[in-house]
Amino acid sequence: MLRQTDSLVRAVRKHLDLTPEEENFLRNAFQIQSVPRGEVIEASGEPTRGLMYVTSGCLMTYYTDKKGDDHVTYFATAGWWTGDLHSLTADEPSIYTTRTLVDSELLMLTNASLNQLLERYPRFERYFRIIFQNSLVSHQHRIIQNYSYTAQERYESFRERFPTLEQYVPLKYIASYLGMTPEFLSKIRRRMAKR
Amino acid sequence: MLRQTDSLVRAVRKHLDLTPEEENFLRNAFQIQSVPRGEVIEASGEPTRGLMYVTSGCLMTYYTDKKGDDHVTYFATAGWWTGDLHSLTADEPSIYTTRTLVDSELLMLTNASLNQLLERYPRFERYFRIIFQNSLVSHQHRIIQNYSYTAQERYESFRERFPTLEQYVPLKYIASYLGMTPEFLSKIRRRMAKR
DNA sequence: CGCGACGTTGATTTGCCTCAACGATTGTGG
DNA sequence: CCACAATCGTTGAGGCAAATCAACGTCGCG
Repeated sequence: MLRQTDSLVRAVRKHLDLTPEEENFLRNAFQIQSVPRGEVIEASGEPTRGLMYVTSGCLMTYYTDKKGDDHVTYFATAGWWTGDLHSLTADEPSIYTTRTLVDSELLMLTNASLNQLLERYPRFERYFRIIFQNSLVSHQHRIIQNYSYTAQERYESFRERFPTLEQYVPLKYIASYLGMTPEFLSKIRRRMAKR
Repeated sequence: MLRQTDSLVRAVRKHLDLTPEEENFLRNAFQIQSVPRGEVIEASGEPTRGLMYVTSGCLMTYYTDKKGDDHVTYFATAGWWTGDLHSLTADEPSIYTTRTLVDSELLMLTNASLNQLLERYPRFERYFRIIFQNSLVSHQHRIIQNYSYTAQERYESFRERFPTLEQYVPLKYIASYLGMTPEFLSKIRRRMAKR
């Protein structure tokens, strides 16, 4: 029988051997959520519920600044984690909003469940250490890109890295993720199409 | 007797209780290095040796792009970790260079030692999980700042966050870290001094 | 002393933003 | 099933923040 948590268990197994007991506890630590397209999963201003593992669909999280402008910080497709680590760590209201871009399914790991999981089976520390380490690498990569790439180079790099995303993510969100206006992205696209 | 590794042990103890055996192993996992001002510790193009924990002084790591321009990505003062996680993880040559800004002392944890430490005492996974998690939060913070702040706001935020750094780090490196030219930072400073 | 690194200043340029208008597509209610 | 509104991508004109280029004063140091 196929279960929602299969994808997650496979992902964890890449870094960790699991005993049947550990696997079972892991599977039950999550709440399964089906969210239709366009819905808000977590709103800024409220405390985060926990970490989210996407099993299907696509999520987007964005930050709203003082002027009220939104800035997309992250897309999460199947197999990716997302969530507001700051809110989770500091126990403060979240500054991000997370929404679905298409119908999606995800596994919600609440803060309480996460702590319980780590306390009961400390071996999972290793899994999250690796996840965070990898995420850190890509965040560093993104920062140096923002410094040394032009807007066009950032767009080209995005297309290489996420070739499928452009098909169903509105361009204005991609522009926001890349730190430019939709208008300017449009002009880049025209320029690129002309050859 | 005071030892170089004391600062590190205290830092680890904030998140983890250590048995005498664990503490002893930890202390011996590092190589102690004293590096005079201006010296390169790790050069880009070479494989990373490992993670570095700064016990005194100040380190700077920067990335050299295709055009040959340097971009400072990180300053590390006493109590901070630094190193090229990408190179460490993927076992590829480093793309960063790390140098001392003043006479410094640091603890070098080679990749081999790190793996040995984690294998022998898996409880240290937790420590690095927390370190990486915190680092991830500040990287995310930095990315949204780059999106929504003007150059002046970034400089003001930098001064709040690292009030002491400006005293001994040349302004051109701070400008680079903030993603602007030294000339423009100079103009910002003049503007700010005029009130 | 003289050289090199650093911070500053001014003139000019430019990459990207802002604002406004306009088709094309999507979705929705009558 | 059509009319209409809303959303989205595009285009153009004009503007601004920050980069570029060049010159100059200052300081530490061999």
